[in-house]
Amino acid sequence: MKDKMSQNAGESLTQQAQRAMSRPASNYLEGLNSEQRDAVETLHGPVLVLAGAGTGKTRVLITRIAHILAMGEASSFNILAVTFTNKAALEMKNRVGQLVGGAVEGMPWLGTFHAVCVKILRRHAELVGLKSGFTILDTDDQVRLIKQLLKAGNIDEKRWPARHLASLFDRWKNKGLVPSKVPAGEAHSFANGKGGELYEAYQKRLKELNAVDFGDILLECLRLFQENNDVLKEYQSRFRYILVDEYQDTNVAQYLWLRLLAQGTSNVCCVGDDDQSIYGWRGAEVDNILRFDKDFPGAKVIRLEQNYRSTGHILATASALIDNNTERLGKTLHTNIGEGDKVMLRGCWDDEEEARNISEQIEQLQRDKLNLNDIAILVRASSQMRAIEDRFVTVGLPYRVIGGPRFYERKEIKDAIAYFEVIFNSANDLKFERIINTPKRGLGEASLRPIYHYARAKGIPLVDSARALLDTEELRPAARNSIFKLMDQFDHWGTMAQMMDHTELAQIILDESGYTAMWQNDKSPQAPGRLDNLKELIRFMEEFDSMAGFLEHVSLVMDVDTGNAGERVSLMTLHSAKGLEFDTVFLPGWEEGLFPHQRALDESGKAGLEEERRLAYVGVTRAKRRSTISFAQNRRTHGQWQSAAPSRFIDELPQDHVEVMDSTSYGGYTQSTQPNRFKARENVAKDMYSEPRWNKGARSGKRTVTTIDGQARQIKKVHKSDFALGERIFHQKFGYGAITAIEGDKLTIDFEKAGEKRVVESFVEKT
DNA sequence: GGGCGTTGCGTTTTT
DNA sequence: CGCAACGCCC
Repeated sequence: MKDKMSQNAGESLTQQAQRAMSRPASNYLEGLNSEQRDAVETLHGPVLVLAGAGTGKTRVLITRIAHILAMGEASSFNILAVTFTNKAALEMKNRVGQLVGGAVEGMPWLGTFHAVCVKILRRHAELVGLKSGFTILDTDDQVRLIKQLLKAGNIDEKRWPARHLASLFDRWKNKGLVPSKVPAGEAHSFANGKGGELYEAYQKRLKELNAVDFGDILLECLRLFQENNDVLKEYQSRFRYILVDEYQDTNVAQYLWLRLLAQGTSNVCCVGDDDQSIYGWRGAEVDNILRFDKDFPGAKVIRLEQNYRSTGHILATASALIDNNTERLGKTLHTNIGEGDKVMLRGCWDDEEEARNISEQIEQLQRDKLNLNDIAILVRASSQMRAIEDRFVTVGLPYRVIGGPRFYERKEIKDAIAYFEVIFNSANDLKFERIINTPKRGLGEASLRPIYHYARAKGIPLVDSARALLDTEELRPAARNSIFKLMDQFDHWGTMAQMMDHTELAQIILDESGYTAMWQNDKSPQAPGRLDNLKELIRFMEEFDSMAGFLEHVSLVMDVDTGNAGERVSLMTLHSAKGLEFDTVFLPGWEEGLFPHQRALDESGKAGLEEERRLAYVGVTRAKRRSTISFAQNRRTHGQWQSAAPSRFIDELPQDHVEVMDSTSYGGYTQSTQPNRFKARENVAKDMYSEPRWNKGARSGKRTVTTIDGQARQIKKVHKSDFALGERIFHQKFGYGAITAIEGDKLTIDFEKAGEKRVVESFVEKT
């Protein structure tokens, strides 16, 4: 995305900083506490800023940059500042810009690890066996390539799935291991000892395709530095100040990369929180942050412990929880916001009741005029979302799911981009394979075989091979005709590309290729959404000057900011909540097996448990003022009803800071229609909590008829419906259906796919 | 080559 | 139980 910030042309960031400094009102150090100030002002030597949740970590980072510039210590292009996500990088750019006066282009080396490494690699591509215009493969491309290798090696794809090998490669790359360095034992663990060979073959194939996968971006950049001392020296002297965000998330390759660069300057500042390390399962090494002072001798460790986010009880609860971890550096957070409300704890009969309780509590907050945007529900696993979503749909509570499949990961977006990519870079075989038969052109495996064969024999891209075979009888007449038409279209679009705007061209390609029509003819409930996404893609492309610029952006930035308007409750996993904050946070599903997740315990033992506990810590510390933890005794998983004990984390909660709630009433709000059958176990949580080991006290209440649904609390006022009985409608979640009953603004709909559901009118669209 | 039925699997996710 | 991926059959 282009930065559309206003800029003062011709003025360097440093000059702007100095100008900003000279204005007395804009003293950027104002308002920092003494530790933050220390972290900003200790410019020389290695610094580890242990920044607890909500202690102003990002502020320190950006102020430090401003300070370096203002002191005239270095120019903006001498500062390397790396983050993990594009979101974090963008936020830093914007905030540095604001603080210093607006120039974002002035920080050329502020970006994600990957963005920075790509930039470096493009300059020195030949040194690692690539050409500067190399393409970046996404996971699909990667798997497609590996499948080909497995087939070529006659390896049973059933027993040795390509995805598994892909993750193995990834793990090696995360550790900074090139094929020759992979320990023999590990290399042999796949396909009876073929793992190592396959890795080598895969890397070789990538070079032939002039491509890198995500792991390579770091690995090859690391190799570039290791094998070319002059290049390394150049960057060592360039980067006089190094800043790293979320250091607890770095993997081995990133650590090695940083350490090499840091040998040029000792001015390394890493910011992170060992208590928030929750990505161990994808290669992050908590150990990197735990042994920082050994890796960087003479390191100064600064603890930020003043929390500006949460009230006392919330912070005390989080602290007590995380205190059960042994592998941590240790911090004591404090707040001066006040004690606030206690953390609430509620035991529920099952996940439906849990969802119902959450929705009722939210409705009460709504009556108290709390904005829905300030409320979040954080779950351990997305399977928990179903019950909650169902409930919200029933009562008409607007919500948004954060995370899930990201924009660029959607099939239709990947397909569209593959078309553009093939037009602009015809040598991109993997993208060509993706769209050759999408939409269906009668070009299946059999038809394509000669094309592959010829391409491999001649060492040419698939497109060229296809074109060449048009002059022969190799292909079946139908296939030949089909390919002829497609190649003709490719030529046509290639010509158009010279003459028109890239967005216009994109539209034409999607229409003429039949791709748009494919989804228009698709009757699945997702199809209209996919067409919308394609429109959104075209709209988004307008922000770029050219197709080439757009494609480069897309390969690295896997997400796009979907401006979600309207007041909505946020629903997301604990993982995607890291870094966010909300006034009120619900934490459902604290049950043994789910949270901590059984699999984390089985696969990683104590380390796994501690990571789960950090996840709990992250969850609790998202709340500014109110937090409700809950657990259900029964939950439907894989279609089976299963009962579970409350999480051990609940035992670890500090009693003085937690208040046990009744399950079915909240804040004096008790529905008069509440059936009495619930009274019997209303105090489940309360009783258990007072028992010695209260998680042992899970009593086997008998299963009652479950639902008291929204019907009891229907809005009685007369409501004129815009819909008619029998009318066909579309619903975002359930797809198409026909209206079978209307009561006020509640509709009962017989969905084609999802069966009969009661939904609220505002969620339904006319077709 | 495409459609349909069967089988297997089921935590978290960024670049 | 629900979905996705694969394989078989038309």
